[in-house]
Amino acid sequence: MSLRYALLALLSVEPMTGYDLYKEFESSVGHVWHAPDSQIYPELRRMEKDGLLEGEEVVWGQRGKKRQYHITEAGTAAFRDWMNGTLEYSRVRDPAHLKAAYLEWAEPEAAREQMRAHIRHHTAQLEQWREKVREIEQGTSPMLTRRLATLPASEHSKTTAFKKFTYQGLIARAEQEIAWAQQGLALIDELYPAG
Amino acid sequence: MSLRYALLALLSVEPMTGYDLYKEFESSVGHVWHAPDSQIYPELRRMEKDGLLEGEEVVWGQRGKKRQYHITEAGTAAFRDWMNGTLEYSRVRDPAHLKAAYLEWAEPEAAREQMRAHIRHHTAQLEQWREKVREIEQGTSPMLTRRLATLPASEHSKTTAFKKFTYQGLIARAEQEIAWAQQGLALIDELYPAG
DNA sequence: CCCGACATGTAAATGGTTACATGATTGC
DNA sequence: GCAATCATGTAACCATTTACATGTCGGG
Repeated sequence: MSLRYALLALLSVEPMTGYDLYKEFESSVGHVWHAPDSQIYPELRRMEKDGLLEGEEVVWGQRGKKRQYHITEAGTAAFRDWMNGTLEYSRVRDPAHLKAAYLEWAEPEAAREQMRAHIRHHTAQLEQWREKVREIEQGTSPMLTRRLATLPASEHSKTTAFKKFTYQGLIARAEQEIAWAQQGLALIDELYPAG
Repeated sequence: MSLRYALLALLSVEPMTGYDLYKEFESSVGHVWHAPDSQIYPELRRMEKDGLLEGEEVVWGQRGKKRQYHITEAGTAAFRDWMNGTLEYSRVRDPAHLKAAYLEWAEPEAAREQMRAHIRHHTAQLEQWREKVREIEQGTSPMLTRRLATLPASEHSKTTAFKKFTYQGLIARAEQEIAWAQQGLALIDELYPAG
């Protein structure tokens, strides 16, 4: 149910359309939470029905229209409650580590490729997250800039610090995953000396 | 669809009943992949229908019976194919980091509690995984012992090494998460000096 | 004889993915 | 006029969770 709270987080800054939100999920929030448009539009309708949002039709061009949502009092309260409550941690479900545990079944070259794919995947994420930290530090993050504009100056350091802290955690995790996969490559070389 | 392969991995060692597998998911494999009994039983039926497994009724006591599954040639091939193929990485969906990014919305004490919960969660996992590594090193892991018994001595080091490698990766990740949450606690103290 | 472990499911709901479908607008 | 982007959905499917349901066995 975190999608709902990811949407509330974004809509707490300013009113947006489903498409605006979808774009955010492809870039900024998408680095912590992903959702396709087909999940966003119905969820917005449900949230409106539940009183967390209010949507209004906005004219767009000559014949077009779009639906812009803004957060309600109840929506703000729900988000605050979620933030103050405790998160349930779900049980482990990790395909990469499941596979790693049985790597003796794979051909040495396939095992190596698995490790390289792990490195590629986490390197790509690392770059995105490092870019995010750079944007936060330089004040060039559009979403953060708009957020700060709605807050008193005394709140700026907190808002900025928590965003940076989040991305630094993700960066450290990605670096760890890369280091692990590199150990994996070394291990494979050790176990299959000729291959 | 990794549940299917987690089941094949276990059944590659020896025939088991749904309940045996469920027990394994509560302990050994459960540390990399969790599944409830209500997911295991139907999946075994589907895998049997797909020719990956064969089940036979085994008498159990006077009136009781149980269904024991053993892996087929096709099942072994499917598992090997999965091991030699490449894994799809799914998009990020991380409630703990989503929440961390908006921690300025939470009461300072709730923010601290979130970080402490993160530490508690990963500390608990860390202990389980360290125990697993200890069992592997000392040769007291029942599942691994049975697995090794089916293999020539020349294969023992590989099988053992990959299991240990897997758990070491999970341990490093948990340690990183704990370190991150501790930085979070320090950050909260810094941002809310009086609270 | 009772209790905890063994044994096997079904049903409903939730959350998420993939595919399909459609149409308007803006900029070149 | 065409393409890329803006805009909004539905439908089918798959994976997973939670709740319910039932019965046997073995040890004390």
